[in-house]
Amino acid sequence: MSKELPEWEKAREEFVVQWGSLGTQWGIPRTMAQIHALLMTAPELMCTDDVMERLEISRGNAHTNLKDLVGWNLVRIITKKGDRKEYFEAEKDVWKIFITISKERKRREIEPAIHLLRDCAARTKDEAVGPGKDFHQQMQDLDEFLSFGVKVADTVISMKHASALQWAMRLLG
Amino acid sequence: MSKELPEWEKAREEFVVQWGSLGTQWGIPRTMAQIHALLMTAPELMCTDDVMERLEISRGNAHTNLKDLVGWNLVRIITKKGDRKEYFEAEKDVWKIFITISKERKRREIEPAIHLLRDCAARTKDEAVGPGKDFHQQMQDLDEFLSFGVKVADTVISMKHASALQWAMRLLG
DNA sequence: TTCATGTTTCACAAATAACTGAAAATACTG
DNA sequence: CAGTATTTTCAGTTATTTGTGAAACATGAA
Repeated sequence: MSKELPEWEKAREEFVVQWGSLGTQWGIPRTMAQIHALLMTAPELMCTDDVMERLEISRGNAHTNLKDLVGWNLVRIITKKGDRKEYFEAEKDVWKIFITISKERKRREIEPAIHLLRDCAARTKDEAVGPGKDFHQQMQDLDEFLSFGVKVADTVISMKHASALQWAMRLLG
Repeated sequence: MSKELPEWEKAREEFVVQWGSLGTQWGIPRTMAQIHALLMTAPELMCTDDVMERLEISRGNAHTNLKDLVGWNLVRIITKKGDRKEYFEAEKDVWKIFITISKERKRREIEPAIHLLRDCAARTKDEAVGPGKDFHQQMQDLDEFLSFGVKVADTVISMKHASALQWAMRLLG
């Protein structure tokens, strides 16, 4: 019953599976990473049923994770005229993927951390000596570091791939 | 029975708890992040029992996560002479923390990914046309991007904080 | 060697996260 | 409007991760 896959499709299969487990190490749900891998290597648009079939997962699961990927701006929805199904397409340009992920992680993970640090720093700003002061200083140091990182990231994010490359080469050279 | 904590300790409490939940979003176990937060803001060395008491966790849990943090090189074990207990101390210098985490993530997360990509690229290197070729190209693009990222990271990792800062300022300026 | 102190391990329990399947909601078509 | 295709939601299940507590193991002092 199972069709014989061409060689590259076998490699793709491997890629999808493994990318999925790598994803979990990163804190990304396995299925989400798998779908992303699948779409990044898709020669054509895929619909929910294609994804379900390919990964042997339920409709609910496929749906949720596809929409999450759309929420991350890593996947877009495409509609064909005269066809009311939704099709999905992943961004394939590596630089764009990188920019997108950076933006999202900044928003979801770094900014809340900065908030927390500022709050803790503010609450202890009057500590003049000893452990209280050290704590305040530590919060401020962490805040400054992350805030500076955000600035750097914003600069990189706004760059074209070529400029970023050139800039990085200068660092390496 | 519970002692009244000084103001800065309340802020610290908040920091520990919140850093813990931020951690989970990153794929870091809550307790590990909490212990790290606790040690980063510890005025003095702490032993396993201190951590257990402070976070109200079991000995096994405290032990495992402390040792994991040591494995990440974010925490070191200190022994006092004439005292056979182990004490723990976290690196507090933000730049050093950053370097350490970068190194570890590179080793644990990026390098395995590069391996996979190379493997998939190698398996499809003879694909001359169509989807097979595109797949091969995609694997190579991803590999090149990550490999380049590793090079940049290695350079930054080997820099002193001051030089890195100066370099980044040039970018921003 | 025995006792006291501290560390490590691990089977089991609890908590959390992810997935399923089917029903409900939505949107188009004739 | 009724009929059909598709998307969305969600209560319940399953899988995975994390945490517990107690026993086993180590170490050194008396």
